[in-house]
Amino acid sequence: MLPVAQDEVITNAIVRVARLHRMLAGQLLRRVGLHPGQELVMMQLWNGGPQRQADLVQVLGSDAATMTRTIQRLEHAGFVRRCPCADDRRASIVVPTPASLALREQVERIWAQVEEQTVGDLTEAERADALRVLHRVEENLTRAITPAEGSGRPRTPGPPPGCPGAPPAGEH
Amino acid sequence: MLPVAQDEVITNAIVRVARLHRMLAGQLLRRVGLHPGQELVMMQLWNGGPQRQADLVQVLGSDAATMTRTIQRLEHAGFVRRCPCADDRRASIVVPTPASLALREQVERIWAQVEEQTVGDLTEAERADALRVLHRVEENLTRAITPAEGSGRPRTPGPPPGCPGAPPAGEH
DNA sequence: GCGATTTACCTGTTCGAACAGGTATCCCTC
DNA sequence: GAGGGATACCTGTTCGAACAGGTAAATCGC
Repeated sequence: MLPVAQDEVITNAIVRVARLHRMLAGQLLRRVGLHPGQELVMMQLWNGGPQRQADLVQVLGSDAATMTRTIQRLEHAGFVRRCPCADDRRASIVVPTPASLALREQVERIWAQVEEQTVGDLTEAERADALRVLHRVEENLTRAITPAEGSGRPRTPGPPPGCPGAPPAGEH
Repeated sequence: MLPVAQDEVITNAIVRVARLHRMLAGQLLRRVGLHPGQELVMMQLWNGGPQRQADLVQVLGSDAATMTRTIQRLEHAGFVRRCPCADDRRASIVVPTPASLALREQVERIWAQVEEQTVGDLTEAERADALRVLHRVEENLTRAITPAEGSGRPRTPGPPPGCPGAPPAGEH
């Protein structure tokens, strides 16, 4: 009869929801030939235009090594192109190809679908509640991962991923 | 001025929270020599006792191939032992080693710590809210992934992961 | 201008996630 | 008891995530 919900802890719920969510997105993305994670890169490119790999790493909170290979695969798949940066010969600019524009529409539809399935039958109030709670948890976790402001090398500095979802995606 | 929160969608929040959560757990688990995912197997073994790989696959909602290699690595690390099943010569029973008992304490402390950091400054009511919302989303996602009850081969049938967290872990 | 440091990218490696395919074993039916 | 199918496990593969290390280039200090 503790005031605590007897079933479980938030940690478990997060793990399960994350799994299901990733699974759902992965299923849908596979149909258009993308692996989970690649769509985030493409959406960043579509929204932000051509940019350096280092920028993508920072915005997406990813790893330089992971980004290198992800870009290589997207390049091989024909969705991006790389051209040397004029200002900085170390850098290469990643450019979404015209061929990727067909993908964009599909990916945006998939993300809308994932959101719809996730929200499901939640009322507007419940949905706002969910967002509020998730943000609180996100803040908590961000603080936990950056314990002493530089002692733990958080890898994902302040702005966690960037994520797609393109707000209401009013422009298309 | 729509009634919708203008910042974003639930999908994005879930992705970020999941990342941070996994990152936090991964950081802590690395200190005791475990990779994310291995702790779930160990906790299932500690709680449920020796069991077959197939049982672990079902309870954890994992993959038989992934489980094979995870068990191999845990065996190599000295945390589990495998002995042939007497009843079924196809099966092998996975047994947590006595050496793994020292790990158990550490892993349970880590999970408690993750939960504490995740909950953070949420009040009890907010925490209950979070759980309720996460369960709703989980239900939505489960329904989305199992669209026609057998057409999509959901891979994770009904009971998603099992997750550790050992309620209050009253016995130790 | 020269050397040290930082930055940008690449490669190698380990590990989980997921899929395909293979083998041994069990079980049910004929 | 001899198929046929299901089950349990293993292996090979691709991919993202993360870490370590390595090269080239830009930048800063002198």
